[in-house]
Parts: sequence; structure tokens; C-alpha cells
Amino acid sequence: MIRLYDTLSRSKRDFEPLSPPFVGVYVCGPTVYGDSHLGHAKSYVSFDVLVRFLRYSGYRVRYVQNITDVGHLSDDADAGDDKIQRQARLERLEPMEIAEKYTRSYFDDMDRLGNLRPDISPRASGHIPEQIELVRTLIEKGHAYQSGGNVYFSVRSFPGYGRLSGRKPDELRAGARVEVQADKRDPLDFALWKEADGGHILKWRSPWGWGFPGWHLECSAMAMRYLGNTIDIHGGGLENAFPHHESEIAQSEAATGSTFARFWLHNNMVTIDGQKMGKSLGNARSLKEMFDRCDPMTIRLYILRSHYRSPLDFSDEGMASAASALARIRDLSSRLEPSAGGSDAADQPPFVHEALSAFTDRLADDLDTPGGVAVLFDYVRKCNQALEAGAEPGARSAMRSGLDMMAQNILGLTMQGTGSGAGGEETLLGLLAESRSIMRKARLFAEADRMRDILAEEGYSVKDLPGGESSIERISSAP
RNA sequence: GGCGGCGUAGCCAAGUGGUAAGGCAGCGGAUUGCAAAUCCGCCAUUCAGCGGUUCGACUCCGCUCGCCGCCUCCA
Repeated sequence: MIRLYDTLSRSKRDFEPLSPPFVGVYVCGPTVYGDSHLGHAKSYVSFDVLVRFLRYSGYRVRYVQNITDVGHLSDDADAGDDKIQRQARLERLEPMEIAEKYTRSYFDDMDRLGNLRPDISPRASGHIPEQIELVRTLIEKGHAYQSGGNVYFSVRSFPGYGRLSGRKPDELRAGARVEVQADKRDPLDFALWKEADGGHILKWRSPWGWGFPGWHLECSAMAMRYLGNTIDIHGGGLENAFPHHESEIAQSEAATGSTFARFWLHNNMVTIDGQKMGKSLGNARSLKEMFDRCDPMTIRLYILRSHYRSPLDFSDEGMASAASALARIRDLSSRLEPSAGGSDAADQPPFVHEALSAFTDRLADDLDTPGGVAVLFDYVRKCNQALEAGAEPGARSAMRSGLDMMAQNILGLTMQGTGSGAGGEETLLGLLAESRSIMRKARLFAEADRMRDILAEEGYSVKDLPGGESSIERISSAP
């Protein structure tokens, strides 16, 4: 039984889908106006492991993650520039070029982190009719009102508002900003549809004139379009619990009368050297920047070593530690490599099954990846022990599949390094390894060690294997 | 001010009523031409502090101190 912490009920609950074996997962995706950063990595790696684990557990998951390409305003929730449009002005491109450019950039980064692509990546701009329809329904049911070219959701008409984030409308009102859109009946009300003023390029025709959808609206419309009125799991970053998710619940449930999401999962935030990471603080590190200096899988393991609901602090020391840990897993993987023989259940050492079972127990407890990683390292030690003791091919093969299941299939850690990108590099490394081997056999140790030192400086690790052969691997991409 | 979270060894991090997982770093040993990798051993009488409940608490309750997030856009 999988247990997940649900923000709405503030407790871990047994997970049971509405219609087994199908599971609908909706995760708030990026607003595509810039390169992805570490915060995106933490969030989407976590939810990727959730989806992988659900599938491993036998569920048929439909994973929907939106791409916000319109409607996300830069200042107040209901005022200011559209983020895409602002970036378009800066880069002197069409807004849709910006959206396309950063959507591709996002997918590229997530691919390198080993995240599976969502099954559906719906664009807000591609679902305007659904959003308009939702607004009409809300107006009909008396939960929304038109004010000039704008349409607002009437927060007071939905009694449950504030439950998710633990806020009370009356207290919110006291702390509300001074400058409130003048045409709102209540300062708490949020925009469903905004009138497009003069400079607005991204706009559509609607019953209320030319305009564009409010930010919260897209998620409700697209989630319900692809997953039905009630979705099993809704995920997102903690900072979106209020007001984004709160508003999603209000507008969806007011429209359908059904529970919108049965489980709300929130991912905690990223800090850098103990400081909040934020675009406004200027310390947001883009993933592309980091990938220049480290293997994306190091970042993935770093993220997985802490729990998704805990804040995660990034530091150089932590990165070094994660890199060493990753190397330990990969070293085992390459030791296991030659044993691609057929596996026989009888040959399977008992610890393989034990580890797998302990591993899935940890993951089933609210996605305890740090616990799972601990089990994995226990397993790595046991495999190495067995290897030292001279494991039979059948046992090696069983160990290999255990490692693949935990590290690759569920945690999504790929075993091959990023190194061998350049075309002829592998051939050259093979040649060098052979040279070192010949030198050592001729007892030309000084020459052989000089080669090893130089290669080490260039970021390669040299290992001498039993039998006199050597192997050379790239450790870091740019020393 | 309101809401929420966290404080476990040098660093990272599980455990959440029965007597402290795992990783990194470090130290000693085996192995090696020397290394690397690997294996073995060592590395928190103690879980921010103080009270309370209990046969027993890191785990439950209360208080104190410290750190962080959200409450305006951000994953």
C-alpha cells in the first residue's frame, strides 16, 4: 500500500485511485519565459519518481503537466505584464517564439535529468475554448461575475476557500494589498478572464470581448479536460499552494460540484548555500549552467537524497558528495556489466529480493527517496561483497536486474556517464588504456604513472584491473 | 502580525513509543609495483534546550531558543 502526504488533510493517507488501475496525475508545469533552474529540477525529479513508482506498482498512470504560455502576469496576481510578452520584448521575438524556445529548453533539461516526458503537455494557449467554457459555467452558477471586459471569481461564494493553505478569507482580507483592482467586488476575488488592453498581443475573442485567461484557470480547465472532474493526484511547488492551488480548487469545485483532487502533493523549496533561491535575488542557477560543470545525474541523486517535502540546500560540498556517491553506484554497475547471462531464480542471492522489498517499502511511505537511497547503498555493498567472493553468472545477473530496477527504473539514475559525447573519444581512451597496460607489463611504471597523472588532471580516472588490463573513464566533463 | 515547516555525528540525511539506517569526508587494516575501485574494522551513551506523560521517548504533550518558507510573481 502506498501512502502519500496530502496537504489538504495534513496527513499521510493510503493511496487508492478513484478507478484502479488508472491514476490521473496533474503537476503544475513551468511558465516558459526563461531557462529552467534548480527549483524546477527538484520539483520535476520528485514527481517523476512518483510516476515511475506508481507505474512500477502496477498502476496505469496518465501524467499531465501543463506548459504555461499565456496569462501568467508578472506583478500582482491580477495586474502587470504577461511574463511571456515581457520576455518577448526583451529578446525582440514573438511571444510564441519565446514560449516555443523555452518549452524546448525545458524539455531538453528535463531529458538530461532523466525525467520521463509527461504523457500530455497541454499548452494554456491551446485550450482557450475549454477555459472560456469554464468561465461561462461559473458565471451561470453565480460564482463569477463580469466587470467590464474582466471576469472575476467570487471567493465569498465558495465556502471552502482557504482550506488547502490554512488561510481564512477574513484574515486574508485584513492583509490584502492596498491597491486592489477597482472593478472587483471583493479584494479577494481573482481574475478568470482579463480584458486585453492596447499592447496585448496574446489575446482571444470571448463572450466578454478580446482578452486572455487568468493564470489559475488553465490548470483547472486542462486537468479536467484530460483527467476528468476528479483527479487522483495534483502536485506542485509549495509556493503555489496559495493562491494558485487554492484558486484551482475553488473554481473547479464550484463549477462541477465534485472533489477536484483527492491528493495534494507539495514539493518543498530549494536554497543555495542556505539562502533562498529566487530570480529576484539573482542566485538562481540555471540547469544548463550547472550541466556544464557536472553530470546531470549528480544533481538527480543530490535531489533524491533528501525528501521531497524537505527544503533542499545546494552547496559545492554537497555536490562533491553526491558525485562520489553516484560513482559508487556506477562502479558497481560496470563491475556487473559482463554478467549479461540468463538469470535463473534459483541463482538469485536472497539479499536481492530483500533489498528490493525494503526499497519499495521506503518509496511506498510517502516517497521516502532518502530511505530508498540508503537501501540502495546497502545493496551496493552486498553486491560488491558477493563479487569479491566470486559470484556465479546467474547471481551476477540477478544482482544486475536488482540494481537496474532500483537505480534506473524507479530512481531514474542512468548508469553511463555523460563523458563519451565526442565521437572518437572512446576509441582513444581504449588505445590509451591498452598503452598503459603494455607499459605496466613491461614494468615501465614511471611512464605508465605519468600517463595516469596527466589523464587525472584532464578529468579522467584510470583503473588497473586484475589481470593487468586498464580502463579509463571520464569523471568530470570540464575540470 | 497570520499560516506552515524544520533543528539527528565534520557535512548531507532516514527513523517517529522499545532502546540511533545510509551516503560523503576522516582514521586503521586487506588488496595493489604505486594508485584507483573493492572488502573488513573504527567514527552520535545520543537525537537544539528545559519540563511533563510512560516500565520505557529522538519519537507523545507543554514551554523556550534558533533557522526557514508562504501570506505579491517564482518549481
